[in-house]
Amino acid sequence: MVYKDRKVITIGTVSELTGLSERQIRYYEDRKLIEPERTKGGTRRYSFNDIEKIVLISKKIEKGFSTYDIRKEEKKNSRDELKKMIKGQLNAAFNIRK
Amino acid sequence: MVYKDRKVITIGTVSELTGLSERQIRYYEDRKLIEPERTKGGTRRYSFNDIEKIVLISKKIEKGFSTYDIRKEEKKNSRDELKKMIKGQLNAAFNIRK
DNA sequence: CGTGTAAGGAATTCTGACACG
DNA sequence: CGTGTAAGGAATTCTGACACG
Repeated sequence: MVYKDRKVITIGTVSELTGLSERQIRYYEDRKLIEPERTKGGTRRYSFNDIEKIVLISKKIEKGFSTYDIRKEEKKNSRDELKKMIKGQLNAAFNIRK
Repeated sequence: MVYKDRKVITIGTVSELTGLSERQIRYYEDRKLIEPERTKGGTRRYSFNDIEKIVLISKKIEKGFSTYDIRKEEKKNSRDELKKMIKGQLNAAFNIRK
């Protein structure tokens, strides 16, 4: 776990860094595209990684993609990553050369 | 400029991450040991680097050093770094081999 | 659908001061 | 000297809703 993944940034700072409104940022969470952590009090905390994701999301929306499409694509990417990982581990386990 | 140096973390999070009180953290600033940025509204924002510094400072205080000593030592280190840099640049400029 | 906004409240942070030692 | 704390106020964030299109 590196700095990039630590959830420590408040929404105001994220808004400032990305140029997006807090409304937009909260909406992406509503659509399950990002998952900030919360303090005891309920304040959202984002990581630098989240911020990069947010920027990508907003660019895709500008290009006409729906949040639903973006979510779908993200899920697909996760599945593909998983497949690749499993494949890699199998190869390692059986010492297969390509 | 990397993530480590971006001033984006509020004092509450710094307190949580370091285990120190907000009072202690603000005091170190008072003694010129750290320099957070401020939002328009005046809220302090720290970097991960600041956090590491803060931890080091608190450890030195625990060992009996005064904030004044710590400040002095820090200044000395900066001067030494500068010297080393200048020396390095001179060597580079004149192509001196050691 | 994605975003703006006004509303009311709660959490967070700020400063200056008093206290102890 | 370094830190705790209560005080009052200001900045920040939260949620749910209405609006537009």
